[in-house]
Amino acid sequence: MTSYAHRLVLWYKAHRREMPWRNTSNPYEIWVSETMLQQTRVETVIPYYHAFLRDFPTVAALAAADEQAVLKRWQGLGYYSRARNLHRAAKVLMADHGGEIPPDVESFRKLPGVGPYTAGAVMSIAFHLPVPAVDGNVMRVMTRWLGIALPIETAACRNQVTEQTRAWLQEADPAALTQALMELGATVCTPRSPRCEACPIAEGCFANLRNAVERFPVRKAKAERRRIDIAALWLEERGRLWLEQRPDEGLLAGMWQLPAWEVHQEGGTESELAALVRDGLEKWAAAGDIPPTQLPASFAKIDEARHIFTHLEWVVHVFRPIYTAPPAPLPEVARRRKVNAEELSELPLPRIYEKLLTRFAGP
DNA sequence: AACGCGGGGGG
DNA sequence: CCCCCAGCGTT
Repeated sequence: MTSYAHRLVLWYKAHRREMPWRNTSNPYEIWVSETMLQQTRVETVIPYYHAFLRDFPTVAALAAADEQAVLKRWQGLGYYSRARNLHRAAKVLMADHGGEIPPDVESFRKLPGVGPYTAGAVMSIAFHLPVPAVDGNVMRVMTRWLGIALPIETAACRNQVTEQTRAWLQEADPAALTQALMELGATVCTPRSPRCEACPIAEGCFANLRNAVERFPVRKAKAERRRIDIAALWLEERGRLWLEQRPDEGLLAGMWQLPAWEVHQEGGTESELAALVRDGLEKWAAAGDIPPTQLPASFAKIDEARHIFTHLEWVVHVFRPIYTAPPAPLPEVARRRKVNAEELSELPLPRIYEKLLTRFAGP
């Protein structure tokens, strides 16, 4: 009888969707696609994939690029450490591997940003090596097929799925089988309303045989999200807008935004937020020896935007100073600059500020 | 093991 | 509103 692995591959060859990275055997291009596809939907990735390879067509080109240019190409895609790690990894490949991706899991896995999934995906798809690539799709397919009741977050669950995948990889072309499992998860074995009647391996599926498909995978309870109010300053100086660069570590590292201050305790009334902006501007101006008496006495709230992250929610309140006399120019110091619309277009911005700033650069 | 890290589509 | 997506690194 035909093995499950073989059935999956036959099904894949008949039902696979066209994707740009499925028309190449170039390991670099496959690696870029797999990195972009981490926690990101296929449709979202496609335009970024083309633009990125146009600007950075080889490992050498990426390694030679400026990090801000790489980040700019990633703008809007999220999880920006992926871009920074990809860039760093390209430099390592130039230094240690002649600019080539090594066809060897242990070596490739050492690169920054290359975890178990990406290593398995590139090794199996680009080099046809039997290395499991277990992503969210494979976890869902396999927990259903095996009937794993362990929470999907646990190492024990992941290990079971990985070993089952490893076994199937011995029976078929790893490049086809890896993509078959993910394609099945994306188009048939979906989180909700799976189409089991179209599944090539439904015959052996624990969950399907018991009509319990939607009870898998099992999940632990999630933590709740906290809200953070942020006061941001809209400060123009002779047609240029003041921006600041975020720290090199942490959330949205290295990206640019309006000067902003987080509300630390409970609160967030308009007057409290305005006070935060005033204190912030005062400290900023002190770097240029501008006395508080020359700063605006009050601020007007001109805009507001929300953004949801996995673990928190930002509410950004934008304030513009109300001047009664022409202001003293602020000093240019490190990580702060004033930009015109053209300069702004070159800087990487978090989504929420990109939205807020369309009123400066034009829609 | 838990958490931080973006952003968007779809039920 | 919720979940979840071709995950990784740090603690």
